[in-house]
Amino acid sequence: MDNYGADNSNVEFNRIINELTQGRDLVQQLQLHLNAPNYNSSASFENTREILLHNIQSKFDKALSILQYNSTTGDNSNSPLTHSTSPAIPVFGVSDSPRSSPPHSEDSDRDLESKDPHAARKRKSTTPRWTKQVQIHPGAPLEGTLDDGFSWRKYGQKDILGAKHPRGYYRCTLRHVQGCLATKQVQRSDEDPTIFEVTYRGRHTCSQGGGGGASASNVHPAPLPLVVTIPQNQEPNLGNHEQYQLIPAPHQNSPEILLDFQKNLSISKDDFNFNTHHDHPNNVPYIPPYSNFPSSSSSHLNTDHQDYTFVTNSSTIPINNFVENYPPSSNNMSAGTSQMNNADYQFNSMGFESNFPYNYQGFSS
DNA sequence: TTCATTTGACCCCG
DNA sequence: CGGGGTCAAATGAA
Repeated sequence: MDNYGADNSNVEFNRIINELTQGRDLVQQLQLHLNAPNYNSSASFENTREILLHNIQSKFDKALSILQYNSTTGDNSNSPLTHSTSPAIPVFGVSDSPRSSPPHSEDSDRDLESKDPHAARKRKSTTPRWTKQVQIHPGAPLEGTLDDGFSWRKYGQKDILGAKHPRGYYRCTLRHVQGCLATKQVQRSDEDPTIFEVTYRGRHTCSQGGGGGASASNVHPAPLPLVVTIPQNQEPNLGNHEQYQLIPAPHQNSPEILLDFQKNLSISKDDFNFNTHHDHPNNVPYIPPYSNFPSSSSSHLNTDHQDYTFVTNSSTIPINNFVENYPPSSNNMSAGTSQMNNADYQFNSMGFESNFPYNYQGFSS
């Protein structure tokens, strides 16, 4: 991705228009839906609304992201968003960093084109992050427990003070190919070794995450946390590659919301704790993993930890990596394509492609 | 040969 | 100064 700048301004502009137009249409659809005479609060209706809402959010997210990206690439310094921090749809890595003078200011990306290898080794992240807790279950293939639909490459592991277990550092395997800046950290819980705390940072801008809005419509902008219930008093034994299994949790939703959520992943709305305590007007339910961002405008800059609960109604999802030297699965060998061996999170219909690169800066190398 | 993981070193920041 | 995050050389696996 080079010179993703001025030459693309028209293209970007058109994309923005397109996204906004689609968003408007979706709003109309939603309005119709809400005004429908047979409107009721059945699950399917709710799901439809959620889908619509999510799509709307996605459209705006995309548009905003394009604008943000342009503004951060110098192409568009007077972009309307340059000085605007959209309250409801914050964007990663934009104008938040105290050290944001260089073009690349996200945390994990040590600007890939940095000339001085010793110059800026590490940047303290101001990229928003969100944490999920993933519970594993002994009995099912280990590979499957923590997979979130993205391919990750481990780039470090560290013992953390006060933690029994080391923390694993992962970044998107497409980082160098597509400039995807998403990273995550995985750490096993001290109290409950079956729980893994996964902290995500940045958003996938790669094709896995629907980056560039080009083609991929197959994944979420944010990884899918899996919170599974497990029988108690079963001692996991990750070190021995014991098998783990995702326990189906009860989910009350119709499959409609999951139209594209192929392969058995469902969203438990209740678990999502849909509520209106955030800034969303009109009681818009917030769906963090899709809309990617905890919407609390209060503290979205650093450690806005939220636990997103997904449930799965079926089994094995290939895992990529784990902490503590858990054996990697063999699923994602190449950093190129087709790591999505699991098709677990596919958004295909209804234009579910909310995954515009929110961290678009990475494309500039 | 290519790519992922491991691991010690480096660096930033509180 | 030390903890945490990242790099990158070495190593391993396919």
